[in-house]
Amino acid sequence: MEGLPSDALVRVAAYFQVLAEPTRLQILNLLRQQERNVGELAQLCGYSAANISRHLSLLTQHGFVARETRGNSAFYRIADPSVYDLCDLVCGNIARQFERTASERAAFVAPAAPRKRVRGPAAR
Amino acid sequence: MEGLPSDALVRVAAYFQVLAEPTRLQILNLLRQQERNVGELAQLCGYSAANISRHLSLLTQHGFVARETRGNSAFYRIADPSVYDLCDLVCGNIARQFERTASERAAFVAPAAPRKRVRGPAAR
DNA sequence: TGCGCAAATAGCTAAATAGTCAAGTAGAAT
DNA sequence: ATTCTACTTGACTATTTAGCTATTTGCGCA
Repeated sequence: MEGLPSDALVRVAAYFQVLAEPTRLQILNLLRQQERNVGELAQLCGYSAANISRHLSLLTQHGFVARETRGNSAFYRIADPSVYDLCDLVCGNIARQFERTASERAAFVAPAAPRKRVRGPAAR
Repeated sequence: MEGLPSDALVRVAAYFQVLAEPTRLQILNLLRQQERNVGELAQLCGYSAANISRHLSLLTQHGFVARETRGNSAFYRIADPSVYDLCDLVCGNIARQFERTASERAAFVAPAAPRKRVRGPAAR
């Protein structure tokens, strides 16, 4: 993505935006195991069906999930499993951030010689 | 990320949120080549320094970039290059979406027998 | 000590959006 | 045909946030 034109950046940003919402991530997580209809997802997420339906609409528009009506329900399933690779990558990055933060904190709370504090907990 | 607790989802969503903005993506793109100070980035992006400074603050908080003051300028550089892997993955997914859309479109505009249109361009 | 520049912050506005409830729509079943 | 059920969509509210200008902060330098 070296020299992308600016509307490509807009598109990439929009892609990330879809994933930037806990409820939608939860939906994707639930669909990892099996397809589900709207009512099930709503109950599992703890939100109204209307709300979940909107989220599913967005996820469908962007090609993350696929819709199939059966009986008088609408079932949704994952359309592009590579989204999980993406999430795993992000989880790895976040975990590394935690490690970094932890070691920085450690440098303050136990700097080789305990006793005698330097200034207080990092201010800021 | 199978059975994440809900606050982990919130954290992942926040991570994606940082990337869900064209200006921030542009900044990351510019920093791919070399470190830059705020004024340079502002000029290259075409926004006020105040605006870019805010974006940089957010990127720093989330560990995407690192800040170093030199002279009386603040220079920023990439702190975690793995964000580019992420973007490349996303670009790949978007490209595949395009291909899919293109072939669907093709099924409408040239269905074996040219001549005679069916209805107009896919209606929507 | 004060001047001048770069960056960061405060305060504001406009736009986007996650959630709600209510109304609309479409298939299933009686 | 009517009714029931599930889903979708309209209309609204509250919250967030990207952008701006103006102000403040912090550093280098005379």
